[in-house]
Amino acid sequence: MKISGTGSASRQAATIRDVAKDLDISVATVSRALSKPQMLRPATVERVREAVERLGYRPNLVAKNLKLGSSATVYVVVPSLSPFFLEIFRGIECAAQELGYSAVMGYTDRDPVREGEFFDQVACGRADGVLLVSSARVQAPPPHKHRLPPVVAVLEAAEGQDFPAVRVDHAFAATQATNHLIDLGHQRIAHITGNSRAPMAVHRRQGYLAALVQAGFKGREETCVPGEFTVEAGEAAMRILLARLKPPTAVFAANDEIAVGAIRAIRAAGLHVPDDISVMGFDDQRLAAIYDPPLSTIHLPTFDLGFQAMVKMRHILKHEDYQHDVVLPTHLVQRGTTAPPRKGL
Amino acid sequence: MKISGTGSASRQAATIRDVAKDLDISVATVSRALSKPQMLRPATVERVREAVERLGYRPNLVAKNLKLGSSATVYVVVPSLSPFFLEIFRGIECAAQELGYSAVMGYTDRDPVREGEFFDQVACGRADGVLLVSSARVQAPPPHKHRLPPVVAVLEAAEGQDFPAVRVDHAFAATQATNHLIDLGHQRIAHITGNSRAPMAVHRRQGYLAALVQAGFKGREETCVPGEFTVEAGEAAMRILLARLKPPTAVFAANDEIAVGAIRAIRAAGLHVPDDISVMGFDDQRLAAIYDPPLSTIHLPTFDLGFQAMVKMRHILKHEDYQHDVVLPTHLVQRGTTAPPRKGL
DNA sequence: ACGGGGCGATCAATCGATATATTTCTGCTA
DNA sequence: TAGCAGAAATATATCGATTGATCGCCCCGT
Repeated sequence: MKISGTGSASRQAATIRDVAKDLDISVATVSRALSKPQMLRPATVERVREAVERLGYRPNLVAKNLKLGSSATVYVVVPSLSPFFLEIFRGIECAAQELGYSAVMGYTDRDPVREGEFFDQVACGRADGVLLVSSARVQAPPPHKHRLPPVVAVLEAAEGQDFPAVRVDHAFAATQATNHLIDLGHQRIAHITGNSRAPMAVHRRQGYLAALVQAGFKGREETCVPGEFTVEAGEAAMRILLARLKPPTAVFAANDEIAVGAIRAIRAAGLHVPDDISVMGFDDQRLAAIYDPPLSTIHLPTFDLGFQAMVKMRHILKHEDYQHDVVLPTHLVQRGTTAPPRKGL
Repeated sequence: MKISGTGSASRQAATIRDVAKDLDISVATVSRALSKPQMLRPATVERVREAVERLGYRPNLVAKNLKLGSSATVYVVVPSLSPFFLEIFRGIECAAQELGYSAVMGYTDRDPVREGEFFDQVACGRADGVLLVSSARVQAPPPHKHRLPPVVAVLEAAEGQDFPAVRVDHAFAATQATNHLIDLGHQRIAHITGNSRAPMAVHRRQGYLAALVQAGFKGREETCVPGEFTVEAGEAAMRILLARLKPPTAVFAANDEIAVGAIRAIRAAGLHVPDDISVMGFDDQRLAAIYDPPLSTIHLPTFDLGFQAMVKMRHILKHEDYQHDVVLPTHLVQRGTTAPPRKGL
């Protein structure tokens, strides 16, 4: 406890009134000079510009928001602060920048209550809309009677609500992933799912099962549910699979982190990837490309997902037309963790 | 271009006036019932509570901010949107939550202009302060005459400004890292630096050089400057080092990503880590623990750095005393990428 | 010389909430 | 019953900007 920095220097910046007073004109004129210069005599505009510069005046955005009833800000609600969601946020932020909005990120731990808080923020005038990334289920009947703010679902459709969405087809992509393993000749293919509170974890599992059925496998229950999209959870789940009488020859993990965890467990058991067991990831996070060995995975257009979601949000905010549901393509990326099964297994 | 979602439903939520009108009392009473209930008759407070609930009223924070002149929000300015900075942000966000603030993240690409924009945001009343994470150099004389907002430097001191800081001693930590390699018996220790526009990259290099000098090495120029804190840059830099006549037997990378890049390059050259070449990381990002092999590195208390910075910011905002400069400890984490050099090298 | 027509600038209401100053309402004492 | 203290509620100015309505002025036509 030492020096008290700036002390109490009045944090008061120059207001529009100061500028007006300085030039001995009205605040309205100053405001107009700044927002609609063509309505004023050029000489006046210039005088205002000079004074603004000289006094270091910055319009108070809070006041502006209050008056205009919009904040040019959107909230990006993610279930957790992870690199994966960060990538999506990056796309959103990039589009926001271009369109003159700011994007603010908040996370919810998949807690519906905390999710609700963000909607309140909008109701409070702090933001104009919400980009809901991989939402937990939004309470179907909104808690209060005030109508829901503009919402765009990103990455997956929100459960129980028909929000406009920019997403991918998780089930189809999971089928792609599983088919890849089937095509390689695998017979015992397990799946490690993600957090079951995330609808996309469910959809990925459905896609996996669909692929098995389609290929004529008895949809045996080879699935492991770790409850988290993390390395640690993947590791634990894989250990369980390895302890089985006949361990799988291939594993499809619900995301790349889980895949990495699985690989660690496999190696810890003295086995090799992909020679002994193939591992398929999902998401194509940065991690997938740089891991050793690099992960075979399903590429998700994270940046675009975010970017397009923000563009759509702008359309909604401006009351322009937009496409309700946009599904972006995914594709298989084969790298070093998948191969045909060992012969004789 | 299809359905126009909600159409034009008036987005007008209930205001304090609506509540007052509903109960036929004054807005002042409603405001008091919500903020200072003890000043009112309990029965009145209860009636207000009920009406608030029934109408779904939420106080407009924008209006509140305007009136109160504070936003209970801080901006977190990071040079880039990376998992590393995300960790720090997580700490900030956690403290902010506890203290009743919101934290907003923005990034600058180390562009002083964009950095300035965030300061403007504060001048505009959007935020009460700025947490500057690993800043580029802040323009020493603030661009406009309006005084600087409250600032806390995080991770490293801001160059050219004496902002309060919560940071680590990068040079010392780098010396720790280098000494570890020296203690293992390495004689040719190279260093791959990070972005030279980041002061911390410079400090880490200084710490590295200091360790060499201290150990009696001729401070030969074994350094590589890739200009980025990324895997790709690390990979390229390592290739350059490997192309030398006498490649190093150990490499100290300025962060974990660079270290991973270096490992990839080493493996691509048919060599092994740590048998042929030891690699030392820095930061102890999540990646370091899960990579294969797991990285030896210097642990940085990222979460705490953020958390404590936010706590300090609160003190500043409340005009309470605080310690100007806080230096958090770092420590060596030895994992699987460092070992004694091959004999006979 | 008088009455538009326009342009340029100003007045004043407004956004929604807070807080100070003030008024109204209690209840209690003399 | 009058008087008054203290509690409870109200009226209103305010935060800083925007904007529709209004005003003043200059110029021009008739």
